[in-house]
Amino acid sequence: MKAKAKAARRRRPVNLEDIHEQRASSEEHLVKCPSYKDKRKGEDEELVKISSKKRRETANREEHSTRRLESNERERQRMHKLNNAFQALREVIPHVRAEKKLSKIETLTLAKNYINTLTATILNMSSGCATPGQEGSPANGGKLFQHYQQQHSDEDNDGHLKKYSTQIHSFRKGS
DNA sequence: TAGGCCATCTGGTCCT
DNA sequence: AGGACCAGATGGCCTA
Repeated sequence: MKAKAKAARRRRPVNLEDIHEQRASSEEHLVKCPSYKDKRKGEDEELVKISSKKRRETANREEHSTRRLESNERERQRMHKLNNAFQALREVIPHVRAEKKLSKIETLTLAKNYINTLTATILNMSSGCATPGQEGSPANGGKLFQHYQQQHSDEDNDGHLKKYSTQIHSFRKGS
């Protein structure tokens, strides 16, 4: 199924424009239907009788509702930004299933292990190739390596690569 | 049909 | 005070 069609079927968010549209169409209806307008006139006279407290409550409700809609809109934008970031992450992680989108949890898990794999590779290279006095010398590489070892004392370097490739394949299997 | 994934709404809390 | 962030609830879509 096309993503666009799928997205169109999702719940349509309610926003301020919808509310304004509803209110506008309601006013339009009053203009188009005079008899209904007369009826409303009677109701309006009744409304004058209600206490100022009730009117304030109504105003507060409307204000609250407006603020809620504004917050909802901001929350949607925030989630869209988050999803864009997920998409950007998906695009830089090498994985097997190009035809099916990685889920969020898969993306995070693969990313974590991909980073571990790259880190381990860099550390291997820097400790094996650098010569004393050069940038990235064993002195620097050694500190990096110690720091890395402290954080990953329970796993070896090959372990990361195995874990990463196993996960790629298990995700493919799971699909 | 159940379970997974996702988008949205909502109220609470934190931060500026 | 108002916006950002978070987590729980809800409901829609998809797949096995």
